Order: sequence, then C-alpha cells, then structure tokens
Amino acid sequence: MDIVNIKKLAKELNISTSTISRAFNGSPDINKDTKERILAFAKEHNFLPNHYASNLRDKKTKTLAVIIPEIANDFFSQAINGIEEVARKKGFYILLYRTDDVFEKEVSFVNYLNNGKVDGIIMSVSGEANDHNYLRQLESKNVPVVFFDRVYEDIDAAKVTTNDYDSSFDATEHLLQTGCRRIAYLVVNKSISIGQVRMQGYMDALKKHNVVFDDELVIDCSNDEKVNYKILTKVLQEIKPDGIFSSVERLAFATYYVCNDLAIDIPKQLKIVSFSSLGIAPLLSPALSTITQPAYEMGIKAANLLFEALEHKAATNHKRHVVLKSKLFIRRSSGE
Amino acid sequence: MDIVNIKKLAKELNISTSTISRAFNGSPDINKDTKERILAFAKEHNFLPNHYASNLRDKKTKTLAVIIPEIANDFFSQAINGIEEVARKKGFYILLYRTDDVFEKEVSFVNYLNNGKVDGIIMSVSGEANDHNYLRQLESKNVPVVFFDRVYEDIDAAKVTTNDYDSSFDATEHLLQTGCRRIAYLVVNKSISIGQVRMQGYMDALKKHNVVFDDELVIDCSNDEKVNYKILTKVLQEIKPDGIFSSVERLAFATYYVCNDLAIDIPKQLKIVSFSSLGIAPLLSPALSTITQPAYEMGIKAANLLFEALEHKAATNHKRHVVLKSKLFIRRSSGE
DNA sequence: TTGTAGGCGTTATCAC
DNA sequence: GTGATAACGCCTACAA
Repeated sequence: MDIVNIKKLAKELNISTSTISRAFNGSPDINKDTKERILAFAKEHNFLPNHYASNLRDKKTKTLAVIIPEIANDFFSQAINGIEEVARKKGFYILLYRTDDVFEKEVSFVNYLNNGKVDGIIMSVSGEANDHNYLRQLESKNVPVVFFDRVYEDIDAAKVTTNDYDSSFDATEHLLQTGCRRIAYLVVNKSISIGQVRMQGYMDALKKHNVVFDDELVIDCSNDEKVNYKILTKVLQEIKPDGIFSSVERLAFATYYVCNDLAIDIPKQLKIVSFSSLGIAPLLSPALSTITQPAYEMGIKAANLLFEALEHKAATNHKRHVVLKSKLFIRRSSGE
Repeated sequence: MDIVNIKKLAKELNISTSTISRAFNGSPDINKDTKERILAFAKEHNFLPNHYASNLRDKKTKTLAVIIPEIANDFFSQAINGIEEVARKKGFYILLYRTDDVFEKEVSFVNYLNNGKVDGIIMSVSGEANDHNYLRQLESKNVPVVFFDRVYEDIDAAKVTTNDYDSSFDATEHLLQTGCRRIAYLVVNKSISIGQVRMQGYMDALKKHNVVFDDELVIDCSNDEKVNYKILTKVLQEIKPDGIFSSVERLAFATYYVCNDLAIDIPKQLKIVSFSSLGIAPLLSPALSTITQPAYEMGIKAANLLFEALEHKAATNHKRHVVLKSKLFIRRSSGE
C-alpha cells in the first residue's frame, strides 16, 4: 500500500481529512483515541504531512536562510553552529547559502528568497558600496533580516556585531607597546564597514602613541591565496613592517607562510596579531595572538533576534543592535 | 500596489495566468514581446513565482539536504563547499543539518525529510550498529541518497569514500619505519565502519612489520574535548606510546595540547600522524603529518552522483561507489 | 468531536 | 500564441 496523502489515509481509516489534519497539528478538538489511532496508522504507513502543501496554506515555512561569505572558516562555521542550535530548538530548518564574497551572488539569492521561500534571513554581507534595495523589498514582505558581523549600516535590521573598534585599538596598542613602529594593517575589503571600523581602531591607536599613519602600510589583499602570498612577500621584502595587524585570519596564515619562506623570525623580526576564531591558534608555530570573536554566541544571538522578530511582528519596529565582546589573546607571535 | 501572486499580475496585465506562468518557465509557446512585457512588469513589481506552490504542483523542490556530524570541521566544511558548488550550478539549494554524531538526530531529520521536502540527500552518517530502515523508506519514495566518507555498508546507495585502508596502512608503516614500536590508534567511534577500516590498515601494517597488536593501544575517545584531554593525559603518562596514529583530526590537536602540558617532545619522544584536512597543518608546532582527504572533491563527486540519480531515475539501480585517494604528507611531527 | 468545502499559488491539459 | 480549468496536498471556517 502506497499511502501518500491525507486523502488516502482518510479513506483507509474511514475518517475525514480534517480529523487527520487535526491529529497532526496538536489540535485540542480531537478525541484522544482517534488521534492515537491516526498517528499509529500514519507511522506504520510512513506518512507525514507534506511540508510544501502546509506552507502554501499558512505561509509558514519553518525555514530560515543563512547567507555567509564562506563556510570553510572557523568564524562562520562556529556561527552556523550557534544558529543551528537555536533553529533546531524552534523546529526550524536552515537553508545555507555561500556568497564567496561576491555581491551579485548575495543579491541573486536574496531575490530568490523574496517569494515566501523562508520565514527569515540571517546574513553576513558582502558588498558595501552598493544599492541595497533588494533588501528593503524583503521588509515590505515581512521577511525579517538579521545581520551579524558584517552589516549594512543603511539597512534598518537587527544586528549582532562585536566591539571591533575597541579590539582593533587594543591590539594595535599592544603591538606598539611591544615596540613596533611600522605596523601594517591587512584587510581584504577596505570598503565594507567592518574593514573600516577595524582600521579606525588601528589608526586611533597609532595617533594616541604619536606614530604617524602611513597609507603604504594599509595592505589591501584578495580572496585568492596565491595573490595574497605575492602581495605579502612584496610587503615584507620592500615595506618591511615590524608588526602586522590582520583583520582577517586567512591573511595571518599567509603571513606565516611568507615568513617561513623568507626566514623572517616571528616574533623577533615581525610581531603579529590577527582577528581569528581558530581554536588551535595556541598550537601554531609560533602561537598566534588573536582577537577572538564569540562566533558561536553571535550565531545564537542572531538567531534569537530573528525569532523575536518572527514571534512579535508588531514590536519589530525598534530594531536592535547587539554588540558582543571579543577577547584579545596575547601569545608568542606578538610577545617574547 | 502590492502584487503578490500570478493572479493579480494577470489582472493588472489583462492576460491569463497561464501565459504568465509560461513567461517564467521558459516555455516556447509564448510570444516574445508578451514574455518581455510580463517579465519587465513582474520585475518592476518585485514578483517571483512562489516556490512552494510550484513544488506542490510538480513535486520538484530544487533543494537537497546535507546531513553531517559537524560543521566546524575542515573536512566537512570543505565538503559542503564542493556540494554547494555543484548544487548552485544546477540551481539547487541546500538544507543543512548537523547531527552532532547523535544517531537519533540523524533519524529524526531523515524522517522529517520523508515527505517530499527535498529531492535528494547527501550525508555522512553517525550511527553504525543500528537499524537503518528509516533510510530504506526514502528509497521507496524515490529520494536518492548519497553517502560520503562515513557510510552504511548495508544500505544500497551511491557512496563516495577515500582509500582509508591504504592510507592507514601507509601512515602506520611510516611510523614504524621511523622507529616507533608502540603506536596508539586514536578513534572516536570504533563501531562505525570508517573507524574499523582505518584500524584494519593500522593492524595490518603492524603485522607486516612483526609488531604485536596491543589492544591497550586502541584509544577510544569522545566528542568532548575535556574528556579527551583526560584520556590522552592518562595514555601518555601510563601507556607511554612512542607513536600516535589519529583517525580524527581533533584528537591530534588534543594530543598536542597534552604534550605541551606534559613537556613531551614531538617528534623526539612521540611521533604523530593524523587524518586531517586542516589547511594550515604545516604551520603547527611542530608541523603535523597528515593524511589529507580530498574533501572538496568528495563533495563535488557526491553531488554529481546525486544529480545523476536525479536525472536518470531509471539507471539508478546500479549504485556507484567512488573511491578517491587521500594523500600522506609527512611533516615534522613524524620526522626529524 | 467530526465532516464538508473552499482556497492557498502554481502549472499542465485541453480547447480555441 | 493564448485562455479556462482542474489539480497538487493541506488546513480552517463553518456546519452538524
């Protein structure tokens, strides 16, 4: 017997489809025995209500989209874990999308979602200096959005970030205090707000310590490892910084590789601090000093904000911006 | 104007819903001008066909589920990247689910999918010695399944694995050749097939070199880092192996931490080789010798197998098992 | 407590 | 090349 829908089940059981529906939806208006009989029979025949049909009826997808620049990255994968944790408790499922930091992919995916595909969206964005109207359209369709880590300031959505300015200031100051005077700032995308905020912390720390900001020391890197290797090789050979403040984990690793090949001693000749969520930073050679963001907690918080918006549609007008604290871990790469 | 569905669009344009539908589905039976007019108008009003309604009609979800034990793990996140890559090209989306290596979660999620929620499933499994009937039910509903890395041998589905036996044999032999005689085998879940296959390679290498297998040297670890730390501390203090062959990346890291704290010198006092997809293994202190699986390629392959099954439902009867090759990288943790 | 009927938004079939 | 209509599987008034 190949029972596939509520109708056939109804026929088999000599019962109406509505009663069956009630059995599956925790309705109080149903006899306990009837319900048990239905559920038992359904289970036996391996039946479950079709999610798409239910959704078509009541416009609840129980699904949320997570849009991030990359997956194979400790920060993001930990954040996903946090989001998943919350989503699961709520009985929600996750549609995952990776933008590779390409703005167009972000736009096309968000547009695709713009038709009742998901109940809400959690994202870390990829393109700053662009038109963000595709996001405003979601708002008009009541699909709440929560940004985490990388946000668009011009969009009125809930946001979860970390105290990037302070961390960057502290990390730079730390490098200065260990004696660095020519600190390079490594960044992938200067234009996105997070890159700017972090750079501001860096600049202000320099200023406080009367070190002149040198434009040459702001190193714009790429997403391509080989390109970064070349860029950094050139920087270490020609610009010769004595400190590195990396706003992106990947760039710190690239620096390590270059130092290995150029036989530059970390931390003697070059001190390094980097934003990083790598759990095994202490195991690197030398142990990497990190600004570690609470990635998992950020995921949890972002998901909670989303569910708040979902659950009290009304109170959604005051969008919240939650700022969590990162932690600076000083290790051998910037110490003695 | 708040156009939300094909009907209202039709009214606005003085055109039938069928024509609009045709415009969106690349039907040849439509006047080019009409089509352009419709698409332009739709775009202007931010309309897209509702995915759930379409699905209800033609039973194509354009979505596939990816079920894995963990996300924050280089192997799996790289594999997801590969899967995503292929899925995207096919216009498919990904529903991600993490089992935390808990068999019950795997079952409950798969059961949830058992109602037309997705077109296919790619998974790396979590519970070996169990009843896998929940998976057989998918088969009857024509939801193809592809396993990767961790598979159930008793389920007739396409599989993508690596040459685990050979790699394990080679890694163990390498340790023996560097002089190790008491090599501990670290494993998380002895019972799953992948743990067994890797252990067999280990045992056979021992035998070939006339080293007696010692049960005491098979170290059953957990998913909890603190517990592992304790277990490994005890092992290094009491059982005192001179080599470690770790079937799971995480356990190698734990060993590093323990060695740091016990002041055990790697590789002088203890040599280590581990399965690992960590890109920065060379940057560890000391650089970690790894068996590196082609995670990304495995994801690609798994997704391709799934699409094959999806596209030629007929030819699905001979399920394929693809075996890719891992690579042994010998670095300082097991050398001089 | 249970049943009937209409509709969610789309598309395939058939007619024109 | 276009339009009317039924159906996909489910849920919720409303009626009984």
